Amino acid sequence: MALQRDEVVRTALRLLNEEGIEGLTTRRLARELGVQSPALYWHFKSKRELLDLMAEAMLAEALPPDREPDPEHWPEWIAADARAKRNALLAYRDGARVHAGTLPTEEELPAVEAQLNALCRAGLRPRTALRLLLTVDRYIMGWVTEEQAWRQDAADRERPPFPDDALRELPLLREAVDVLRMTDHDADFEYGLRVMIEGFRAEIARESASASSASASASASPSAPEAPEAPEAPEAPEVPDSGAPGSGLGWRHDHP
Amino acid sequence: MALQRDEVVRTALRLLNEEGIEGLTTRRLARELGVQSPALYWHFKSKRELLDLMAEAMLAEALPPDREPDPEHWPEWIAADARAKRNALLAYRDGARVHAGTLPTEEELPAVEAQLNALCRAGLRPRTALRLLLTVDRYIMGWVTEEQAWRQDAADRERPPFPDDALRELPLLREAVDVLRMTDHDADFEYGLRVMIEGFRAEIARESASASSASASASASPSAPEAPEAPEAPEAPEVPDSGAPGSGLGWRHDHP
DNA sequence: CTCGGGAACTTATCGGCGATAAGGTGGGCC
DNA sequence: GGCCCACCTTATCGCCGATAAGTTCCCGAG
Repeated sequence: MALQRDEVVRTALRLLNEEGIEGLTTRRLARELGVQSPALYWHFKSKRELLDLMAEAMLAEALPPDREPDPEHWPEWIAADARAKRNALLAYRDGARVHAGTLPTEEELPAVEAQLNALCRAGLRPRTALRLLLTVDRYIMGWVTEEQAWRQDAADRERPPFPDDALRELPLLREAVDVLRMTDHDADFEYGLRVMIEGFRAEIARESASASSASASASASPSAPEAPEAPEAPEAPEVPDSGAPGSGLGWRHDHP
Repeated sequence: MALQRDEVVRTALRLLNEEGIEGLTTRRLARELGVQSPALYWHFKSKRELLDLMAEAMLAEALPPDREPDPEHWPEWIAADARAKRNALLAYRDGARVHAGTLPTEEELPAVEAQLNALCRAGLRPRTALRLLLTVDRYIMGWVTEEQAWRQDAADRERPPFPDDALRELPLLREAVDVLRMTDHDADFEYGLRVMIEGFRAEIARESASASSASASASASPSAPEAPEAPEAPEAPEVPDSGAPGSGLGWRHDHP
């Protein structure tokens, strides 16, 4: 029996865990499969394609596609999905870096649609709902990326970072030293997640309120765009920039 | 005059913008400096050290160290700092990837202490305050990482992702298509930031309330740990896991 | 039963990478 | 005048992702 794409991906994931992303080379992977390295290019057009499939497989293990989010309990499933995704990324060394920059596949889109549906029933517009999902997703990615980098060089770090005498003049940091040194990733992640969901709650309250006041025109049926061209809604108060701090550097992006 | 570390870093940052992180090699950088590549190893012990200094320089440009956050207007400076950091990362191609996994230097710690101080005056405990700062930081990192990856392969992408016919059966996603396709990074980032700060507001309200009710014992002086061994405070309600969705996969982390 | 074709792999090789070793060179200071 | 050392060069190592071209072997059409 010849090699199967699937077997290659599974072996690659195992190798990722044993060697880290630096040690995951085509030669090493080929050796693991009892094969010469160019053989891999029969199955994948590039290493990038292999990494994409690895990322997909990582998440598929953790997020079964057949769940139906309940509009009544959106904080629960948002939190549960967030934890599941974090765990999926944590389950493999450098998992976040492998997943970073990956696009959702078309098979994952229906699950997103279902989540949007639940959030819209909870009172949000689709745009807003998707933005919230993106927000928590970015938080997870940023979190786990840093967490894994930390764990990684915590392994080969002789002295702990932020030694006590560096904090001598910094009493508040000293008091929060276990957060600074990240001694409990789980709890710290959970805290940010909870606060975030708290913000979602306020947002849903605001938006469903303004929606119900505006919905004198038409009832329900949130999936059908009713006035697609209208300047849709109250975009809510922005947090103003405190003109203060030092550089007033503006909105410029130096590269396109 | 011989080469200066500082000149190398500046040249490396320019080269980063022109070629991207893949094109930032020691040989290419050396050529740019009119020098042979091993010469760089006189100034830096490894490429990693150079990247660390680049990350530090990137942020130093954007966040002047001498700002004094105002406890009364914490949402403003949190938002302003978040925007400034995002802009700093966006100002260089792959800026987020260069910065990822970097530790704060000791020179940056006093600025964090000042922020903690302001947040504590606003009613938070140091641990909580630092956790909030970490939360928004992780959001920024995750956001800009994805944003730059997106911009990057948007450049060499022939067909746009998520073509219309992939969304035919997904009306809510179709309605939110410009968020899905990330046509306005600024606005979408700003939205998540605002919602996050909304959550911070709720958290501060809760914690300062419970603190004032508990402060019958001792007054003010929040920087002095008063009962450092006591089970410090009401950790606030967790968002429970909706036992529902598919896999009950727990807390395991497969790698140490 | 043969034989053509293609899937699946090998061998050989390319250009480039980060890094190290060892040797040169020139300017400042005793 | 001579030495030292900051700073750079040349040579080389072992590895990387990727491509080109050739080999093997099975399977189905005739």
